[in-house]
Amino acid sequence: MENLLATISTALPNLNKSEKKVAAVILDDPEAATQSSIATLALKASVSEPSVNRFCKRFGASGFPDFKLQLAKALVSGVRYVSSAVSLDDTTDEFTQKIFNNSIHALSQVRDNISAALVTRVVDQLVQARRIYFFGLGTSAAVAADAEYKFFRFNTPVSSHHDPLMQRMLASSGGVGDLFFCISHTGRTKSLVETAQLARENGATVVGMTAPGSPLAKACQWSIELNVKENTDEYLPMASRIVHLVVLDALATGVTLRKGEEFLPHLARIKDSLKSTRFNQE
Amino acid sequence: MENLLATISTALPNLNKSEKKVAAVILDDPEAATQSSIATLALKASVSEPSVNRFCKRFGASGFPDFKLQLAKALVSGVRYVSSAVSLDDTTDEFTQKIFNNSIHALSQVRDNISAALVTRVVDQLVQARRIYFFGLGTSAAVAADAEYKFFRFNTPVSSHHDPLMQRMLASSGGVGDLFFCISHTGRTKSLVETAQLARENGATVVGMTAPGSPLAKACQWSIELNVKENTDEYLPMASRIVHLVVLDALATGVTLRKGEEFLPHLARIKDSLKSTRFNQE
DNA sequence: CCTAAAATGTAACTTTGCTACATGAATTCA
DNA sequence: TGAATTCATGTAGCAAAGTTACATTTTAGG
Repeated sequence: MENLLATISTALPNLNKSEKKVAAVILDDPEAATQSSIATLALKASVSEPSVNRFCKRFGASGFPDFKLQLAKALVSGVRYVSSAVSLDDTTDEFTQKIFNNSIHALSQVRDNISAALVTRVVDQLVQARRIYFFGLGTSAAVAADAEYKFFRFNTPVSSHHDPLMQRMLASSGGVGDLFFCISHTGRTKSLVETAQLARENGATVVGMTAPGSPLAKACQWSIELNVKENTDEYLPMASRIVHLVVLDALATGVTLRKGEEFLPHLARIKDSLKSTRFNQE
Repeated sequence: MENLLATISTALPNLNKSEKKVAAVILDDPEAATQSSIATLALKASVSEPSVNRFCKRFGASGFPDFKLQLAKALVSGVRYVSSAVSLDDTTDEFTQKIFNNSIHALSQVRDNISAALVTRVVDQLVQARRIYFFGLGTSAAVAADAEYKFFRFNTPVSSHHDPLMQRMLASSGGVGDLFFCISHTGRTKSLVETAQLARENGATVVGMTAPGSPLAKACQWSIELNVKENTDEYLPMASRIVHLVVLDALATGVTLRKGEEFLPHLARIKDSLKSTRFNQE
């Protein structure tokens, strides 16, 4: 279910004359619309009340009050995401808000679409693996490094690599029981795709986190396919990296929970080991 | 303005008998409440309609419909964040949602509280710097590495370091024109605090991204102080790392915008340079 | 136990939104 | 081109929802 305001904007050209008027008034000031009565809104749009009512029903509401409710919801989750592309004449506050909104929006999208069943299955693989390798290049190298950091706390040997040659060597020497976790936003990085294929030919488990339908996704046994829209061409892929990190958080959490309660003291011990490196809390 | 549901929960003990009944019904199923009429709700709570009305006004609404509107909004932004701590008996779907919500929530908090003025000032420093170092340890090392990746695209020399000795050496050899960007969630890592002090004594610019009022924050000239609540003791600091990354995104964007339009082709060129490493888009 | 204030309910009234129907515009086909 | 049909829009009345003023009940203090 997309954002109501966006839906209205999209449908705008296909609307009747009076419906267009209503849409215009609502899009102009949605906040005000949520607080108007149907009579007020009809007056503002110079249409009759039933026209407004019909408009509401057209967009899936049961009536005007229900429509206002949906609109209010859309305003909270949605209005901030409108026109999120950073432009050169943005003020600091504007672009900062946009950057945050992009990430928040991307996370919401993935949260609402990620398959729990797939997460469970990948967690299964991670738990069963004898050894885990995280592979990524470019920005995804940092994600892979982060994953290593997260997973080393379990007893399974884990490492991350961002050197294509190293990746290839490891993939060719791997086999059953090894898990190769390949991270790529585009899923089109040649060397990584080839590495994934290589690992799979050797009988290793290959998991990908990448774009839907991409060559990398096809090369993997399990692939977490994320459709993150980057609305910035000039700058770096930012949203996808954040999403990757959070998905890995979810996977690490899944593994932790699978290991069960008796594993928690182990984690606490690791945490305690850092104490002496810190200033005390006052 | 806090979340309406939280406000009601908090006020619960101070309410009248009938108001308590109303509150109970609403808290029990807020979603249903947004769709009920005042009569239905009054019936469910076994109170009279005006009691419900009074309840609404008590919580700042102009009347029942307005209250429903606010409730609907609160549901979007709020209800998902309730009880976000992962527990051992969570299903995959539950903990996945929670993990995402934690990050989303943390980002929203920071988005609403970050000072644009401070961002501007830090961007100023980054633009002016002759050389930039990103320092982090542990999880923050990955953040620092990511920052290096983002900032190397500008013409300023930049590097990231996660070795405390290396950090110390660089800090002691740095001076005016060098910018040391220190990242630490807790702000209590001894070696990093000392490194920051050292760099500052030598006349370098020292920027921190850390917890408010922490030793590191005090040691830095400029500090981006982020109060991210980690609601997980056993697992890793996740939310803060995500927030750090997004703040760095914002800073990098700020630098890009400051460099202005003539800088965009440069970024495009970097992007193009990756083309040959990829499979073509079909 | 009585009084005053607070809390709650009752009933009348106002506003709101909806439905059925009528009118007007537009489109199609002879 | 003009009649017929369909679609779009408005009018009016009605039903429901919400609000206000007031009455009754409950509670607390003396």
